[in-house]
Amino acid sequence: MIIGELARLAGLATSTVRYYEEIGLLPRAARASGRRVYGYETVNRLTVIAFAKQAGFTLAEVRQLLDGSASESRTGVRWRKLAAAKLVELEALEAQIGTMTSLLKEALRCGCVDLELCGKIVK
Amino acid sequence: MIIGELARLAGLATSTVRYYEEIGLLPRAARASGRRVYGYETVNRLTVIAFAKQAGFTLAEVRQLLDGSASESRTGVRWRKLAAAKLVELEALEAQIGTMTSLLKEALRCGCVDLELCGKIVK
DNA sequence: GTACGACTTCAAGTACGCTTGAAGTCAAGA
DNA sequence: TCTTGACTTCAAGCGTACTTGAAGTCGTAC
Repeated sequence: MIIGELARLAGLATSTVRYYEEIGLLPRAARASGRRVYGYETVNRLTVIAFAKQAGFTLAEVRQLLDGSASESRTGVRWRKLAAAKLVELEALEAQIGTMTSLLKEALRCGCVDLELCGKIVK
Repeated sequence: MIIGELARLAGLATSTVRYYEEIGLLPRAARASGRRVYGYETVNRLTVIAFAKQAGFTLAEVRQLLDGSASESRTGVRWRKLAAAKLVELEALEAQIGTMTSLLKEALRCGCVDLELCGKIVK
């Protein structure tokens, strides 16, 4: 499989696939007359990457997640630790959004016309 | 008041205040022998900016919020519309975080060792 | 008068996740 | 053979919100 087909299967741009290789998210692909050649396992890897992105991991974190070097990676402890930490992050984010929402609602409840004169903000 | 004092009062770096002027968030300050001179109203403006940022507005949106040109700005309708729209955005964001959390929890519930072989992700 | 800190402008750098462009190579179809 | 489209590398650009650096000016204290 060449990059175009891989990208189609994964729903990505070819430039993205190259970028992932460049930042070490994908192992350097073998080349056949200069072109990258892939097996189906790379589709799986891209699926996992997409999943992790959706779950809120940055690409650098995804690299950690997929990194197979440590002993923990053989037991599945590694990614579980990272996932648990991300859950905590998400909780914090949720709380922050709650705060933003409260702030907005409070301002909306104020009858002021000009934000710069709003007693709930400027005090 | 000169930039250093304003920045101290607002809890910002002087570079940030200059940046805000550059992008039009603050009106261009008058200069006295080359230096920016401010009145206290600028502190209020920076307070509103900080509030809006906390509430999730981008700086470009804050500019909209503070923009006094339209007729709506005299009635307070303008910022209320923007705030209501932001509330909707925040709801969407919250939902997305809920999705991320579910994804993570589901993966954690799976007994798999290798994410690339996890049936809940790769399928 | 000189040292010092705070100020000035302008340009470039940072992080993140890509995309875009230039210039060139390769394989398949007409 | 020639065209076409997909590929290659390498470098630079985008958006957001700033920060940093260079090179120079200003005001105050000594």
